[in-house]
Amino acid sequence: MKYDHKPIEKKWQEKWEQSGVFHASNNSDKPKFYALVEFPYPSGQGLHVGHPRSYTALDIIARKRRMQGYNVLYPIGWDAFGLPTENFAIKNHIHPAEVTKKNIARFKQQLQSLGISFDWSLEINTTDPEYYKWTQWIFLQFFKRGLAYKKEMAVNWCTSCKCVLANEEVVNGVCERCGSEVIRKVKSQWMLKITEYAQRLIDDLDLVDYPDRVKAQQINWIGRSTGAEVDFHTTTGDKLTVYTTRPDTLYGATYMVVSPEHPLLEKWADKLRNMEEIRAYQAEAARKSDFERTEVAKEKTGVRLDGVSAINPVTGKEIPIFISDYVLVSYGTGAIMAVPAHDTRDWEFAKKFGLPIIEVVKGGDVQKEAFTDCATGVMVNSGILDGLTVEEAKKKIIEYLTEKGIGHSKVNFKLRDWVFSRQRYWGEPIPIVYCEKCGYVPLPESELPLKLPEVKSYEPTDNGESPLACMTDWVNTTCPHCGGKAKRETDTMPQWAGSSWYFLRYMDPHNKEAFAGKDALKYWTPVDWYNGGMEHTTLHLLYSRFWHKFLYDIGAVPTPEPYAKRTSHGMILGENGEKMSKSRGNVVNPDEIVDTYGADTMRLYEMFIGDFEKAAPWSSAGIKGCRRFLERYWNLQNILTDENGVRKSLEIAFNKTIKKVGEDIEALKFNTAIAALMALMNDISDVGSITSDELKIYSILLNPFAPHATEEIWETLKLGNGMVCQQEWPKYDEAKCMEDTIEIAVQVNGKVRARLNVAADIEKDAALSAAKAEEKIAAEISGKTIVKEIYVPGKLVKIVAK
RNA sequence: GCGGAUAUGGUGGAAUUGGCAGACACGCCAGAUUUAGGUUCUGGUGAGUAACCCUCGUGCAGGUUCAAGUCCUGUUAUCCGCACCA
Repeated sequence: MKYDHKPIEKKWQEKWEQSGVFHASNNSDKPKFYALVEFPYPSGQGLHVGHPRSYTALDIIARKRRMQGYNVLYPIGWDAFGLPTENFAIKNHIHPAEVTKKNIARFKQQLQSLGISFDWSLEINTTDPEYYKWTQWIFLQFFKRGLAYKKEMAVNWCTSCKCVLANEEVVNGVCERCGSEVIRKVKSQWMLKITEYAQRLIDDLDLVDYPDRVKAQQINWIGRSTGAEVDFHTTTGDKLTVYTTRPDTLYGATYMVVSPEHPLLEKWADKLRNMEEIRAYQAEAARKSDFERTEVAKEKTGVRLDGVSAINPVTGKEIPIFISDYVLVSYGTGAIMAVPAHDTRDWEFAKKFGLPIIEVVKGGDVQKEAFTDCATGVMVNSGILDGLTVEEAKKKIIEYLTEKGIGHSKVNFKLRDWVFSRQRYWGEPIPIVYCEKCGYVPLPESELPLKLPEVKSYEPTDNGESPLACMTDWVNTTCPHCGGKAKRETDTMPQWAGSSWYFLRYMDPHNKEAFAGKDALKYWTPVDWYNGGMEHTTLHLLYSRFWHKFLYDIGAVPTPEPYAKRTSHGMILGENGEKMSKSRGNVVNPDEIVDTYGADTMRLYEMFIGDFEKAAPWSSAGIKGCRRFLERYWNLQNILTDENGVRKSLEIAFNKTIKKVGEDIEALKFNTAIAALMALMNDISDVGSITSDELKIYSILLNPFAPHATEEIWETLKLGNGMVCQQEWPKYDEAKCMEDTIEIAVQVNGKVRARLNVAADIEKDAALSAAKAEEKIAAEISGKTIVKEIYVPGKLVKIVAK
């Protein structure tokens, strides 16, 4: 019989759905296992071949866990708010909800065709009011505890479209749509105080099992640094406070730099004789992003403040103040003391503007380049600090500054608070009203969800407000507090909001009283294994850890961390090795692959393509090898014998493979697990027949990778009761995983000169004498003195001779 | 620029703690079957070499070691993220 994937795959997908074999149980005696993949954004392009890589990987783990006796929760849903849907809606005058509905239907059909064992009864959708009711509820809890606040923040503003743009919509400083200039404009925005959790987000990484590179990236993103704040007096009498990680170099501070947005500049406007020049520079800086501004490679620019200068608090010298865009208003105090001798950026700036460079740490030639090494230098030209090491000097200067009341030690984080407002339609409305008398007032929880009203146009308004601002009926409301006139907040939440807590909703998605019931939360939290992309490490992963910690603090969830274990997959690139994208024309459509080769082949190939954690290019030639392998599996039914059990000739091969496949799956080494199954297939081919017991084991091992074909063979040949996915995962005998005799290499002076067949458990002495008995080896070492003899058990014997 | 990662045959990749480089596939070559082609099966396939039991070989340059793809130093290239893309 020919392997015809189409009817088989359809049949089993229906059977699984009807039987509910993959449904999680909320009351079970079995141990629980919660497997999670990042839920997709249902884009108009449909499923991408990249999506199934992660879904198949955790599907394999979920299926294996079920066979190992776990009660598995493996859910899926839709992260459906977002800019592309909104832009499509604007362009085509369709309600974004309609667009979303259509896209979800397509995605769902595509995902189901892959035979992934999701529990579809738990499907969620972030744009469903029953879902975003709880996103809004969580926001209100933030607000009530002072962690949501309003702040003036710069946004990208297209001068022609007159609307706020996402960073992605700004390409090379101009608007993606109209090509006009984009500037940074200040708007009042809702913020979430993630910085309050900065330290805990670092510390609690000790509680979780994440790859080191993920932890390192989060730690660096949070960017904790220890330094000092120091007050400089200025000639206006105002105090100018700086943050520095190198307070030890204070004696070398020969000028100061403030960011172009620094508030003191406005205060000093009438004292500054070159205000026009300063204004021009500010306007210039407003055009650039922080990213462009901090680029070191570019030429430093700046303007000296004419009319105001500062006094170095330890040397008493008057020093100039500049504005320059390499100083960011968002980090530290928005002002720095510049020590050109020991900071590269300051050094470049000083060279350009001819400022004095004073060496305060000995060890380099500061006229040639900045000397930034903290480990070896000794303080010089530094009054009370002379002769100390950098570390000692840091301590002493902070003590001195604290005593004098002009400075203190300070921990700073690069992490900034989360800008939580979007001037867009397609997002969760922020459930706050503004009352002239009472200020910002939260909506009562009983009024949630605050639904998105129907609007005529989804385009942001001319003044940069969300389209909701035009809905005067909706905007004008009464204050829940005093009953007076009030206006609703018209900004919406960012897409990150809904995805910050979605894994909690899966536990109890139909609950009307809470985001999830206490029992369900207690049973399922935390997620046991969460797989996603590296690109989500610093935003989504950090945001959701932050939300979870907050929910933990208010007693709403039982654990301090949401995810016990995190792993990440590499991207699937186009056949040309570049990122798959429509514009590059290298997109592979999963529907075509499933149609031509079948879901099992697709799954197998995506797992075999390479190291799961690394990027790998798609190969339309490579996929054929996987199809061929499945056909060989299918044809095993033609060589079935009447013999029983696992035969002696295949016993070791089977035991080894059971061990390897099990271990490799756990280690995400799917490619080598499949290689092991292929090697076992070759062994079976060599034997020329297979017993039903052998085929049983083989089918169970292969089932997580190729669920449809294995179920069909199982049923056709009546290999056992129930479905393959309900069988017990096979066990192996450690003693039967190794051959009795093995081949080891014999090296003389690093070169392999012979190979020996020896007993697997041979001792060093026996191995060495066996080696020396070899003619070739004897010839190699004759007349030489043996310097060293090494035996690596099971691998090699080595003789070093002179 | 900052942070994180990667580099192995013609291709994708494999290689516990440093211990036989190239598992398993793809492709290619030869043969067999069938033959219209494809499929299937068998054998071969890192490079050099007439050939080997020889020599070279894991981005590049050094180093440590009996032994380095693996460890150390430097360097180059590529990829991911950089806060309103998801």
